[in-house]
Amino acid sequence: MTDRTILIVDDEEPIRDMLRLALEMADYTCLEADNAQSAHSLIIDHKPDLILLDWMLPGTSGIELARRLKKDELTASIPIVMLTAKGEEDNKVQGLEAGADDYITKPFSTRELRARLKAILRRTETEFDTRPIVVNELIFDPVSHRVSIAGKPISMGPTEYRLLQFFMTHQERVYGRDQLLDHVWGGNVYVEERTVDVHIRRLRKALEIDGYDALIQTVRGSGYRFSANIST
Amino acid sequence: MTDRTILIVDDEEPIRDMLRLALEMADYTCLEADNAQSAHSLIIDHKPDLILLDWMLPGTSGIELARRLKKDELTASIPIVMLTAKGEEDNKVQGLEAGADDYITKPFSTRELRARLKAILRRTETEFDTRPIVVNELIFDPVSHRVSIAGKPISMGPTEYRLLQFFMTHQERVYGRDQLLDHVWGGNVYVEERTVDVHIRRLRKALEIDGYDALIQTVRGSGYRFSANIST
DNA sequence: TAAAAGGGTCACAAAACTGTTATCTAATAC
DNA sequence: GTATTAGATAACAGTTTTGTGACCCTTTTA
Repeated sequence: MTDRTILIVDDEEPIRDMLRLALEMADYTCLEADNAQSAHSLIIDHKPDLILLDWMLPGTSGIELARRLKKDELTASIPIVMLTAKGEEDNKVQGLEAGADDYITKPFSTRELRARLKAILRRTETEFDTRPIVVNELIFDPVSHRVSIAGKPISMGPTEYRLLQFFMTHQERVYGRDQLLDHVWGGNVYVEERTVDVHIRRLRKALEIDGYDALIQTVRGSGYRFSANIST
Repeated sequence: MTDRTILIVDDEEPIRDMLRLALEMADYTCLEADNAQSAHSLIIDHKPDLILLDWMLPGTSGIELARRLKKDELTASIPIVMLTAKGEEDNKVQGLEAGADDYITKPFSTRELRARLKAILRRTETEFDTRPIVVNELIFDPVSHRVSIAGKPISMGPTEYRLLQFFMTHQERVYGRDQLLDHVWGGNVYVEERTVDVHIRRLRKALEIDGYDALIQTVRGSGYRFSANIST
């Protein structure tokens, strides 16, 4: 799942609803704010992957918010897409100057919206999801979507792949079954906790070569942990 | 000639006609747009080899369009030649900053135009579209537009050819069906995602000799990958 | 203008993946 | 040492995803 979070900032509820609908159809997670204030808190709290920002906002204008976000190191890297009404051509320039990464003119098709967002997210994702993670001879490469041990490709199911990805990006830390379900399966899915055991088992089986299954450790009573420190 | 496609973006029809005439004489295929909007769609759809862009456009300015194109990975590599009127020297700088590869000052002779375009196309094509790509015994040769395995010519349809070209120029990387549609079919085409499967199938069938179909790998849940690294 | 080639969809088949449950095993408590 | 509890495993039945052949319509070629 893409599992990207997008913050929609617009003061008109119908528009927010429309956007949310279009985005959720495309498997994005949405946050909403109807003013710059709450937008800002949401951004700090949730660190969305992208902000869809209406130019016209009551109170602090969208441009103002954009400028502030781009100044703050913590938020500067979040791409901002401005929504402008047709005919407000001047605003585009101001918007881009304020640090917006792109703009979309209303009205727009959801197809265009999605294409635009995808392009931007792809562009900004570099270095983030893109670099292979290496533990000794075990290589997890998100780009080719491949896991290998000592150069030999390992095959596993999608869930095991995501599970391993989560573990490798969160090493040396115990996670309960419930947490794993949240992170790997995605929130609000009704799945039996024992199911995690089974996927852990499948993942271990896939990593069995050269004993790499030992990286997935059981912490009795608490959950599982990925650790390069193999306690014999 | 090599059948290059050039997109002419200018709001004045007489100028477009003039350009088209000059270019068609030189065996280029031409597309035309009189505004940035339709230019953008044409670019997405047809992926021209070069864009002749007038600086002065109603609505989104040429520079704006250039900037957007250079930002998007899909279009960033298409060279842009800006058309500027004499005396607008300042614009040249802006144009080049926005990502234009060259500019031509009106008025210009068709001779100059052609020379300029040829130079740019040659520059951008070298080592890019021209050299054969080799994977073991599989040879993809763009110049002769031919694919062969162990010396034996392979025949396939145009779509399969483009698909293979894309894969061979982007090895070791997963692409979703949607991305393949974007890159190989060209954006804004309304085609069923599953259609990709069928063409993958046809491509594999064409590569079946000596097991080269194994290079096209299925990544369940994600898409397809071209990889010389075959997991047995 | 007819024939051939190519391209997109669909429907059905084949595979792969998932979640659950029942059973077995190992650690911990008493 | 035995009871108890948590985790490991295997089998299985339902789903989802992909593979494939056939069909029909459009474009190109002869």
